[in-house]
Amino acid sequence: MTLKMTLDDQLCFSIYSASHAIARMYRPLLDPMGLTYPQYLVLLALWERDGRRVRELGADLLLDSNTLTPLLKRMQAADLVARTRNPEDERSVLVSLTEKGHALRAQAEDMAPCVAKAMGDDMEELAELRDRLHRLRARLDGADQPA
Amino acid sequence: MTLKMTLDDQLCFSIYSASHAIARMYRPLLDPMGLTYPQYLVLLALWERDGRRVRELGADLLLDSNTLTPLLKRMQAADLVARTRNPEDERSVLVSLTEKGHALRAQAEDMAPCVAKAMGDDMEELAELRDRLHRLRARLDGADQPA
DNA sequence: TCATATTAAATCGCACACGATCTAATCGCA
DNA sequence: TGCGATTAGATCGTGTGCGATTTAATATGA
Repeated sequence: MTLKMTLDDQLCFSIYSASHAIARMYRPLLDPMGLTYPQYLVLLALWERDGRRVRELGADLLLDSNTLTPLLKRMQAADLVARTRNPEDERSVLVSLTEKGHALRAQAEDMAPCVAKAMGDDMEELAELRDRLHRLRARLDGADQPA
Repeated sequence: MTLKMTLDDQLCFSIYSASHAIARMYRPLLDPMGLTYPQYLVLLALWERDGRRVRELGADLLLDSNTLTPLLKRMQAADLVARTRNPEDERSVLVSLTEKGHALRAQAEDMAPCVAKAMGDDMEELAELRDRLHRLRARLDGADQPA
């Protein structure tokens, strides 16, 4: 069994296009909250654990400061997060949720039925897909950085 | 079975991060060919069927002209494709492979072992994942555009 | 036939991603 | 103690994605 060199046969394209399709699906849901899709992912990470350093956020999201710094500055400008120098170590910056950032969580939870409807409501299938993708990413990251 | 509001539990994040991980994996392979990852996908589409209109390419890749036009212009500047007005309908532009664009196919095929190694060589698993993603994307696209 | 609607690309503006580089703070060790 | 190495963010440049608009060409119907 080999994958042919055609778009439809390539796993890489199925991930690429599914990823964009998901972002497109989320956009109209996030727009009313003034959020972009990556900003929503940052909030997911912060709702889980608040007051993180940029680097820790980046480890969760697999993003570096060159992406996160401008993104977080926009979120700061939108009053979603606060960025403060870490008194313990002035090199690092602590990112924490504002009232508004906290408050959006309830609204975000309301998206769930809509998201489930768009993706299909077979939660078993979606969880299975999530786990397979998780394993693939682990293999990809593990290959280059066996740390 | 529900997905919790945490990064790791969200299907959306597993796709997002896997998608970027794949692009990162391809980068060092494509760099020597002077290709970006989206440019490689365009070539995949053209190797399959050459001389397409921008709109047709966009239908395959799920991209609009606002993304494709600049991308194709860069590929034209790199002598990978030619862009010519369609004599049958001057509104449309035909995109066709140059010699160089054709020639890269052989080189691209040589990436396969490396890609398989990075993703894991369980082709059954990868094909299964591809099909599940394909079905998800079809559901997502079908929800908004039932055409 | 000719104005209007439709269609295909192109253009514009903004927000990611990311390689490469820079700056500032802390660490480590002679 | 003090200086080179390390570390954390920030900055810069390039290349996507995509909503919104514009331009040019073709189709359509009174």
